[in-house]
Amino acid sequence: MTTAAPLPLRERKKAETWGALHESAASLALQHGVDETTVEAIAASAGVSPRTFFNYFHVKEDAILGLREPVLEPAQLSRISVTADDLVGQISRLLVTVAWTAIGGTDRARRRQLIARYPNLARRHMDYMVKAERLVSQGISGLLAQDPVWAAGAEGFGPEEAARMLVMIAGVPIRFNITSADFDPVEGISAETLGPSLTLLHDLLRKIS
Amino acid sequence: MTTAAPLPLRERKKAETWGALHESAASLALQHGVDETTVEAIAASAGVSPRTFFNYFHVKEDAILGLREPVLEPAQLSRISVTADDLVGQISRLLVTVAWTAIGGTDRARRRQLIARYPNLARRHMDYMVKAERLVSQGISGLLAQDPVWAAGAEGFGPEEAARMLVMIAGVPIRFNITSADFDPVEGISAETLGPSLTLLHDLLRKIS
DNA sequence: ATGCATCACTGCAAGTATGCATTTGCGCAA
DNA sequence: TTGCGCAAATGCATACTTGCAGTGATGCAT
Repeated sequence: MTTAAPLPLRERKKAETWGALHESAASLALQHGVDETTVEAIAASAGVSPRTFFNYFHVKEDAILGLREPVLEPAQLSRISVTADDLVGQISRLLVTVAWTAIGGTDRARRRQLIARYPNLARRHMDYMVKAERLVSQGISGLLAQDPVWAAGAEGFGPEEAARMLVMIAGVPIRFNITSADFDPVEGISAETLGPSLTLLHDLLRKIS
Repeated sequence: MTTAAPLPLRERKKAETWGALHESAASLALQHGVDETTVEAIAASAGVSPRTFFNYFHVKEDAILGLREPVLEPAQLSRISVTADDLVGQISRLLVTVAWTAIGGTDRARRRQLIARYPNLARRHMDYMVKAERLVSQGISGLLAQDPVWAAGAEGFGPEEAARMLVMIAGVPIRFNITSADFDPVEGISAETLGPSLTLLHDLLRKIS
């Protein structure tokens, strides 16, 4: 949370603009409502042109919540062991961290208020899950290809296919949590909340196979 | 395929307008390209106002492909047996039929050309899968609640939760197919193409559990 | 310090999409 | 057949979103 390295001026101004837009968007949305807050007003409040707004955020809702594009760090990927027996659990946890790097804003209380008042804002989480799954699929695919057990693959399926489906399976408990009525979009998904879903997944898999 | 009952004039005109819009959209998109075909042009060609276009289609792409909103018929749901041992397979097939009722247009060859030339059009299939999953989840939830074995549920999870996760699991092979490089968006998913994915799913589940 | 390449920002234009109020035309019953 | 209720269609206003071209500030090498 401390300003670690003195970023180059260009980077710093970019971060400032991002922050100003997010701050303006969240603040205005809380004061006047989401639908009443126009991109034009947000941009004006942040001191940039409306066109610039869309250079920072795809959609208005992302600015209000302070969402960034998911990114998969190589370091995160390297912590995966494809030979461990809880591979699905590992991938689930990785998916969570990737999808939740998306959250950039700092003011949790305000985000909570906003989502409580405008539940539609939370819908964007599913989009980020889709993006996270795509990123992680590619990463896991590379890992499996390097592993002798997985590289061979089964009948007609290679590591790419196995990775894609593994990640989809691992995504199920997360999607399950996201769509739960009592899902907390602000806190996201922790080991605590993911655990029961993974258990249910395994219970069902045993029951149906 | 025969014009069964002489629909009331109102219904018939509605169907005609739908057809005219779809026909215009597909035809114009094929001639001049998707991006070059504006909603205004489609509406003009169909003889309605641009505003009316959006009373029939959420997005331009749906009009071009002739996509309708997914619907779950009670009859389809009643064919599900929650006690059979291939419940996941049953749900997968149901999901396919629900998501693919979305396809309404008739000219398969033209749709094939369009999707081949503009692959982005096929992206909408995932959206329809999400809607189909939501519909089917509700339906399966009702079925499970009536079944003594499922109604009890596991630790802390009721039939609603079980249904939601079962449907997500059943959706995995379909999502897998949709995201495959050689997926054919026009033919959709048949028993032939779904089978191998279900097999891979079961193989992986065995390997990881 | 100078010059150059890059990147952020901007204005403009076009197109997509939605809400609201109004009009038009079908369906139905007196 | 006349009139009423309702659904479809429309016009209008507004907002979201993207592409493109141009401008200016930043970063960097000389």
